[in-house]
Amino acid sequence: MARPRKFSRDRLQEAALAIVDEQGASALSMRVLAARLGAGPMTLYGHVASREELDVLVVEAVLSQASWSREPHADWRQEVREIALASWRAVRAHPHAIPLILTRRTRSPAALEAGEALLAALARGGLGGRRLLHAFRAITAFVTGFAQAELAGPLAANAGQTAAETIERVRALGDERFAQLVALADQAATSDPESEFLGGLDILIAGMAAFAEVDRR
Amino acid sequence: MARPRKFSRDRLQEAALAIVDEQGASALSMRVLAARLGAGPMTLYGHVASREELDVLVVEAVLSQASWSREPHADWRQEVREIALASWRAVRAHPHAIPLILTRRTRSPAALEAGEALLAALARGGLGGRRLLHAFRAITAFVTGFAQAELAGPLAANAGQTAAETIERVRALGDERFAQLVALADQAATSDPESEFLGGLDILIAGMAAFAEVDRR
DNA sequence: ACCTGAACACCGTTCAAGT
DNA sequence: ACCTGAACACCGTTCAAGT
Repeated sequence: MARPRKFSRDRLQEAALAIVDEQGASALSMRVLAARLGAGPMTLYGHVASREELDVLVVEAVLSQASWSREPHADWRQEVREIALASWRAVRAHPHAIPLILTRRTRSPAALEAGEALLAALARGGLGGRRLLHAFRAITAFVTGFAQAELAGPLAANAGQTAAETIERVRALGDERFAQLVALADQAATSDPESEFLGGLDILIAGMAAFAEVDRR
Repeated sequence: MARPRKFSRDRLQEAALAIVDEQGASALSMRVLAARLGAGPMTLYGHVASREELDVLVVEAVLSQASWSREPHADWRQEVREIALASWRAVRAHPHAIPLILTRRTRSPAALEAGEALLAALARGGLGGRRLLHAFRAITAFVTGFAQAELAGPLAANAGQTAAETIERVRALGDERFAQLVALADQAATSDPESEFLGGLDILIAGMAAFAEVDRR
């Protein structure tokens, strides 16, 4: 880790994300990135301490792209929806980066800002103490878990297709044992990721609102 | 992929999981696994088509260890809790395998069984159609996302410690901007993962119960 | 039929040398 | 002070040969 010259750290970060977007997470290597920047492999160690840091930079780049209206909304529910949706959309915009995001704990400023805003909205909804902790953990887990479900294919524009395949696989295992899953696959065939995300989120919000009311008494 | 002899596929799967448990996910390689089985690296291709399949076997091994009481429970809420908790506990029992679990979509029999049981419980709770789809996706996302949060350290027996570190890091960024996060870290310092898991799950269940009632009318 | 060593094209990183 | 090629110890997999 010395002082750089040939290219900036930002340029390195940008190039790393570009490689992941274009060729997938496994295509990112010190040698490939260096070549893209027109440098020898060892030059990267002027900006970065190890290979691992490349992945961290990519994750930061993706999460920093989450954007939502910063001013407090009249309805705390709507604000929670907007913040969660903004994070999820940022992740979905870079499907090849999802494995990297999932395998790291992020403490980047962008992630902290989203957390702080989410907590503020929940607090205005009447949650506090243990309940606030549980609500916060539940929403962040939900967003992360939904991103994980995206792993199969990059952005299933053909949600019907994918669901159809799932139906087939499940049917092959015998209708009897997995009857519920087969029925669910039919339901999913006419659905789409974003409405499922919002539908699931509304279940969480309804639960939080119910507890907030109980706690208030 | 030919017909095996020297050792069974089960033995290979067992050894792969052992390496991951003992030395971490990145220690698993064709060469290391083969050595552990007392064979040349190429011998593994008799049981497995590629390196990737090793990871799949490890994930299957972990998820197949989820166990819950199979007979339908009187209270559907309690049944949902038991199934979700069983999956989460199986994952937590193998912290080094978590990155592998997160970066793959699993369709192993064990995972399908858990899904089917979960759906059956939710259906008995009065959920159907779109609402059932959203509830199912929400719970599975929640469980996955909670497993992701475990990535930091293997099973934080020292939950207080970890939380204290987080407080420090957040404080270093300035109390003003991240006041809510600092307060949350204090709250988390006296909490533990399992009660947070159950607390978050209860928010989801409360939301589902509320919607089930609305839908019934 | 089953197993495997040598070889190939990669990888991250150390080290010593170039400017 | 900054950059980098050669070298080392790895990796997954092809291929041809061993029994």
